[in-house]
Amino acid sequence: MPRLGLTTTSVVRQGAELADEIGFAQVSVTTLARRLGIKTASLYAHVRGNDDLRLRITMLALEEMADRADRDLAGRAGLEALVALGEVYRGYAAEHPGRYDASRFPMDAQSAAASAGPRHAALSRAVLRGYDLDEAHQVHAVRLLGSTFHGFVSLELAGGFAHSRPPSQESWTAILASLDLILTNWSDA
Amino acid sequence: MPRLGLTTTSVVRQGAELADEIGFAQVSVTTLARRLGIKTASLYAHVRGNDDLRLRITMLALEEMADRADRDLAGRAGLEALVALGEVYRGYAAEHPGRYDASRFPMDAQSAAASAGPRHAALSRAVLRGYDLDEAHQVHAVRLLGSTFHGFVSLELAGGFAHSRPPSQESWTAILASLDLILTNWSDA
DNA sequence: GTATTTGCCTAAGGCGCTTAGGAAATGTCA
DNA sequence: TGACATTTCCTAAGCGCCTTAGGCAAATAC
Repeated sequence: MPRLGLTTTSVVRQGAELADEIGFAQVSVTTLARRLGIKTASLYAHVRGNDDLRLRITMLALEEMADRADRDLAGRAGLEALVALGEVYRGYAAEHPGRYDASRFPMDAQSAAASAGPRHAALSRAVLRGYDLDEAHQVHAVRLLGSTFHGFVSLELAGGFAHSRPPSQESWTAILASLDLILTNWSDA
Repeated sequence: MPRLGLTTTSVVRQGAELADEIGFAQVSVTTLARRLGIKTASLYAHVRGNDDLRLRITMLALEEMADRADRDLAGRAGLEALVALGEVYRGYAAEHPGRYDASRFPMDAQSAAASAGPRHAALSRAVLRGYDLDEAHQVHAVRLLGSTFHGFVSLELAGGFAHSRPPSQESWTAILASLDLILTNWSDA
């Protein structure tokens, strides 16, 4: 038998690709083994099992999105930064729907803390530095951004806007403008 | 053997209760049969199988939320209606987390059209009648409401705000005020 | 009170997840 | 280079879940 030379890292990456193709919900040790051309049991040398595989894909997706955001937010502020951050999530979901779904998968507290989750919170706070919010309001604004971004992207990915006009891009632009308006005038609300 | 007198309706309702207790993801013909004290195969007299059971729970949840919204929106307009609609989703998710998860479950187009999904879109439009939006902007506002409500509730349900201060209620209030601000000044954005 | 329908059963096949243990390819070091 | 250790992938087997087929007995219809 020729060996493929798999490692935990490569197996998880292939799992992520598989998720993008068939959906994160369908990814398992069995479907991944089939794709890799090996027996299911052989995967247990690289991941602890089904849950471990899926958790690692979740972690990978969170890291990748945070990396992208770090890159795309550099040198931007205000509305420009807001648009860039939104585009990171929406663009990542469009390119990697399975991985995006994975990133929304519930984790235990232990894994959540070790994940790139905290980096994402920091990214939102970075965007908000371009607006004039006092400390007390900032948490709420972070939560507003998270809710709106993830809500929109989830709905779009699930096809919620697919069968209605106009195209979702227009709503996305309008929503970003709305968020900018809110953040600029937060104190009045 | 004493009969329980189950019907499709009662089985689905019990499935919904089970979802609230152990999570929608864990609901299956097997777990539901165990809870009902019957054999798994016996459930096939009432539902076509696992997928059918889960789809029916999804439909039930959407109907229940729409019914609640119909009731709670009666006689309200403007900010009051906005708050009431948000409270429907957030309150339903708090009382029935499993059912709320079910309501977010992807459906095929056929089922989606037959579900209470369209009623929910109508509910958002009803709330927007209290604001002065022209037709072209209305779609975007509907999508903004959907995104923000479901985004916030999903994050809250997944425990995203659980380990951070201040309590999510404060953010919720602030976010509703923000939405009201946006809707009131939509034309300026 | 018999006939029909219906609700729940047992039995059995197929498949996915997991563990145990074996064989062959690869890496290490004299 | 050759002996040994490690790693990768395998087969075998157990368990649990999903589903279908067919049987029996309780409820219902006439």
